[in-house]
Amino acid sequence: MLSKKTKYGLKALTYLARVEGREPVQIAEIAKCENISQKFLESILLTLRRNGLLGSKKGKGGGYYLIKDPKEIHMTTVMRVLEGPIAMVPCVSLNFYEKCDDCPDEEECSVHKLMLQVRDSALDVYRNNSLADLL
Amino acid sequence: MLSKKTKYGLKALTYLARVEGREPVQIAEIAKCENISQKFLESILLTLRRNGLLGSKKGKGGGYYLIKDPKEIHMTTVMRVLEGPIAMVPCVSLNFYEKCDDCPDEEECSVHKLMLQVRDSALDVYRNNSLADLL
DNA sequence: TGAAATTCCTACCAAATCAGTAGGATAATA
DNA sequence: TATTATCCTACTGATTTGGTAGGAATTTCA
Repeated sequence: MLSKKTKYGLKALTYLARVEGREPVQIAEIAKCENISQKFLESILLTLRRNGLLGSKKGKGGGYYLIKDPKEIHMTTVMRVLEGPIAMVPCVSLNFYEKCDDCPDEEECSVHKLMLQVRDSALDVYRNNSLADLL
Repeated sequence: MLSKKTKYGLKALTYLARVEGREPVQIAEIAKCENISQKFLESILLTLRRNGLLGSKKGKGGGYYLIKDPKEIHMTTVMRVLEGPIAMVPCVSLNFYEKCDDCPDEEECSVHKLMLQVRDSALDVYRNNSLADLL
């Protein structure tokens, strides 16, 4: 299952991408328009900013805004930041590889074989979609 | 993340597929060879049997066995039985569809758009892999 | 300068899910 | 009838999820 965090994060990014110019948009506005708990969204936007996907401005007229062109924001990045590893098992993860401690031989493992294909097909999708493609 | 349940279930199925003939294999043997907690595996094999993927025999010389040719056991089925829906959000699920209550228009939703592609690519992999393909 | 508006940050919390365990009932075999 | 195996229900501790609470820090504007 996709976490609410990722779902809401994606919706917020999309919302910001649709905004004219790069005017900061307040959390409250996004939360209201997308039916998201404001406090929860607050923490999500914070992690998006910390990971270089958003900029922010405090005080009156402040809010969050995209700091890159939507074409340059790839779903591989967004998914990794919000949802974590793309692979379903650590032993097929590119960025978070870890050996299974119960598995003597990766090459022989049926789970490994299957999940490698699943990872590749998911990566394919994420690599071929930028934020701009989802508008 | 793939659950341990699915991981162990897949390993057990693979183990049974490698066995000569269709002799019943005891839980204890599979658990030992695949480094799985026996009691946990017990419950997994039970659900595989209840869902028509395995047969069982009680008493001495009993155990679990495949009731179909590994070529006829598709990963779509196995994944749905063990892991649940293949889609990451209910609004793109074929077998467990549910509308998002926060989302006014599915066609406009970026999450929907992306997850539809992810589902299709995953389905593609699962449809193209039978148990036989993982040996 | 000070009030208002906004993000920033830490800590906490209830509910659900995960990964098992415990313990016995049931059935088949010898 | 003893043994061997699956069957079944219920429980449990740890982790994750989806938030909430409350205030600190910063910016703007009158």
